[in-house]
Amino acid sequence: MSSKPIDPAVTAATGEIRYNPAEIEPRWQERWSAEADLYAAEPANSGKPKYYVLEMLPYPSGQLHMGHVRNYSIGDALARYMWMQGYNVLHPMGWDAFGLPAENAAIKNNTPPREWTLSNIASMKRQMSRIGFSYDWRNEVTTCLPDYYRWNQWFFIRMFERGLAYRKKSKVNWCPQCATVLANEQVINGRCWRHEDTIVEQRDLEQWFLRITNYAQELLDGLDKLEGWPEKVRTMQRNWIGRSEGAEVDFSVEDAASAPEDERSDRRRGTAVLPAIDDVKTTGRKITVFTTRIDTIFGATSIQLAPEHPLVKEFAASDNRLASEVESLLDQQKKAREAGDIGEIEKHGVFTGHYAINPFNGERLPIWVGNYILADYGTGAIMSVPAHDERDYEFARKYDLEIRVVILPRRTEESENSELPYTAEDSLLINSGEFNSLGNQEAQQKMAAFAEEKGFGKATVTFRLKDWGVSRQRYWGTPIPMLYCEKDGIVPVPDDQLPVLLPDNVEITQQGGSPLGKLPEFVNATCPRCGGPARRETDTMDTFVDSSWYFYRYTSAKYDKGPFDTTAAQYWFPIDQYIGGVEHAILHLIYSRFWTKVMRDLGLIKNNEPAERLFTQGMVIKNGAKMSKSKGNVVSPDDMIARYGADATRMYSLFAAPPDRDLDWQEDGVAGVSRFLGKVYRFAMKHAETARSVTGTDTVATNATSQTLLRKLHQTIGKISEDFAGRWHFNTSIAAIMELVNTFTAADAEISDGKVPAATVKALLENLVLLLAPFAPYLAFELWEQLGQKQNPLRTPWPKYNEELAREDEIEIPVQVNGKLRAVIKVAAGADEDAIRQAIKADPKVEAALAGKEIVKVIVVKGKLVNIVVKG
RNA sequence: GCGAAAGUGGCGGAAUUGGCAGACGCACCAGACUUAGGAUCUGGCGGGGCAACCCGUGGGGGUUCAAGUCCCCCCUUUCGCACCA
Repeated sequence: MSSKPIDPAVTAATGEIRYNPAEIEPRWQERWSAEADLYAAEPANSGKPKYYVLEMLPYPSGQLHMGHVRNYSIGDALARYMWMQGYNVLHPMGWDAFGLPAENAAIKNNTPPREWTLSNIASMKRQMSRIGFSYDWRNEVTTCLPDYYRWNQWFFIRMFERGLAYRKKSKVNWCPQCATVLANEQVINGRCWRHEDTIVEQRDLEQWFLRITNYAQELLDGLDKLEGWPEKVRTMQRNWIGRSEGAEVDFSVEDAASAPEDERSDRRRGTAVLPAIDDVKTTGRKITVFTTRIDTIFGATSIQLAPEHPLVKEFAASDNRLASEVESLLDQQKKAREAGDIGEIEKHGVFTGHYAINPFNGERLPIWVGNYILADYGTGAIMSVPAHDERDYEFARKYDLEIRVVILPRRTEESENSELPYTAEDSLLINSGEFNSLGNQEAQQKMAAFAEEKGFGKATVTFRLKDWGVSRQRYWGTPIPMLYCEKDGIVPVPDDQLPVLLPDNVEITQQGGSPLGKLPEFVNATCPRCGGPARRETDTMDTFVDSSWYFYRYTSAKYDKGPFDTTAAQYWFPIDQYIGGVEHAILHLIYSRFWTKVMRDLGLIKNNEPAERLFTQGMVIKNGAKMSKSKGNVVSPDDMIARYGADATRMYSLFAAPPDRDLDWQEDGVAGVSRFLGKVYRFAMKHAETARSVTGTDTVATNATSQTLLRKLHQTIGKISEDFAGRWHFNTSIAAIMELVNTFTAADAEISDGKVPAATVKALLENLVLLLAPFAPYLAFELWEQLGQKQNPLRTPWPKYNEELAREDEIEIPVQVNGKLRAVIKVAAGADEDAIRQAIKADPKVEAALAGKEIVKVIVVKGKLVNIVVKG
């Protein structure tokens, strides 16, 4: 930053000053690129307080879209502001570079995924530089490169060693479009998160899982302490984790042969609860049900099994009619799930012909199969209590099952209103043997304890959260570093053989399973234990693994002795401010929290949570819809920059709406911001010479004009500082700068006439430029230099708010009569009530409004308003 | 169905604690400079009267000297959850 000010914007012929971002911005971009350390974070021992501001890293599609521009403009403004506040700021950027689009592009264009991805990264990086984001590129992270993904593998092995990564065969979500498995978190209403129109199928496959459920309770508890996170995100995560407290109770299954003959009719219909018989024989099999309402167990009148419950298969094996009915129940359930309205499914069921024994009272309950019972929640089996559960009630009414009341409202006057099903928590037990007249809370505890004591049940907690399935039958991802040896079984690749490199010469198709499986030289390996032949795992990892810890790598991206330098990470963490879209509220943000806890338990870090504060910005929409190719309403950042400049584009993205709300893109608005920047530029350039003519600044108001200008300046400084510290309503920050500039230009003639001292002009201009620096960096750097400054404006302290200078000495007070505005009077700023009353009396408008009326009351709100209450 | 957020001019949006509704910007209108410039400057811009005044923040009611803001009921939109036992 040392070349002398040039002034190409003043045309020699006319003397007209013209704002030309197309000239200014590329010139500065070049200078910034040449200064590698311009935005570099300082080491831990710099003595400054640290501030880690992070924006969610993009997938390198090749094109930055407006959502990115908005996200990064928010983070960039914050980073710049914090620099000026004297913080040591870490503001990094990277690339979430593995993933399916690269494979699709490879098939379409016959380009290797690696090449396609790296060239996309290069062009997006160019775009980011063109917009002028203040990233510390020394710590760039690209997840598809071996120096990054080897640590995915390293983490995977650490998790395997601790039992946190395991392999099992299970029902998994399969997206036929992606031709791979999806995690539960990637299935939205039965559809793929990437392909809204594609229904996810269920397949039985051997898969690797990460035991996120080990941390379910901690992930839930931690949410209470994440006060810097939006309540909405915390609620979504709470729902996703879905903790519910209850009990498991074992019902033993009665031996079919032991039922007396005379029960045949009931048996066929399955509608009767039968009394205990002394010599009932049970088969030794049992059905474990999960219930949150063990207090209502005496009201159970049937057992309901999920169609996929193992016992159902057993029953159906010898009963063709049952088998076919179960088949159709399962089908209904699947269809409802795929349609995304499992909640609206019409309940159907079938009696199995078998009975189970209620361990609390020995009653024999018919065992049914219900299409509304889910195999993958709880135990896949419930006790049905029609009197006290809406779903069971509906089912029982339909199939004419017994409805038995076992709880009543605590207060008798409510009894009449307690229509069935009665589900209130605050109730008393009846018809429940020795537990009668207990309050239901107390009953839940006692009954669970009783079950445990007798060995047929226990209090338990169930989570909706399932383990994270991370295997993907795709090519472009981190190879899972595992070997299968006939002798030694599953063996991890030894650390000193990492990384397991992703081979380049792979033929990519969307069929036939993992592409890596077709490469014998990849698959065939040697077992590190026995030296015999071993088969290499050919699945790759879910790309959400990559993004679960990338922000730690930013603290030391070139480190090669571990995933990151723990000293650096411990200095920078937790992230002070994370910024991104709310669409990652569950997926990325829950995985990241999980990964952080695992890393803590590995002793790598000390923080329990990755980010102290989270901000979720709104979407960029146009004509009422999210920008998308299919809607044809995409606005390209490149176009905007070409037309109006990067400063105008990013500043508009902050000005058009508060950052947390959706933003409606209107190109005329960008033009408006560009005009405003032009106004700033012309004004500053016009008076730059005056500013350069003096060395020091002067902020003493020597006359009314200087006072007015300095006052407005300090009011603006106060307002913007508050916005950064608080609500982040940068739209009003920018509006305040516009007001400030309007005040300045209104005094243009007086400034030109020398009525404002040069040192004051200098102070006004310099402060204006500094206020603009977080929002319009190109213009700020340009003008800063034009004003004769040499140092980096970002290392210049943020303007200091001066309350004295900001204070108005005369204020306007609205005067209402009966709540209606009748006059506005001017009084001295500190005026007391008497002075205000005097001023009101003297005002002719007030007098007119009061004529002939009797004054009932006068309310004086000091410094704000006066209301005179009259009658007549 | 449950939960959350939102509803203010032609448009994007201001009004942080109840205190002048519409800051700032866009669009539009008029004028100035000039004249082919998508430039700049000045003024106007919620509705009705075109004056004094009246009406106006999704609708209806209430509290208050005073309500966009607080309370009750209702409507609409967006988002999240939804047989989770």
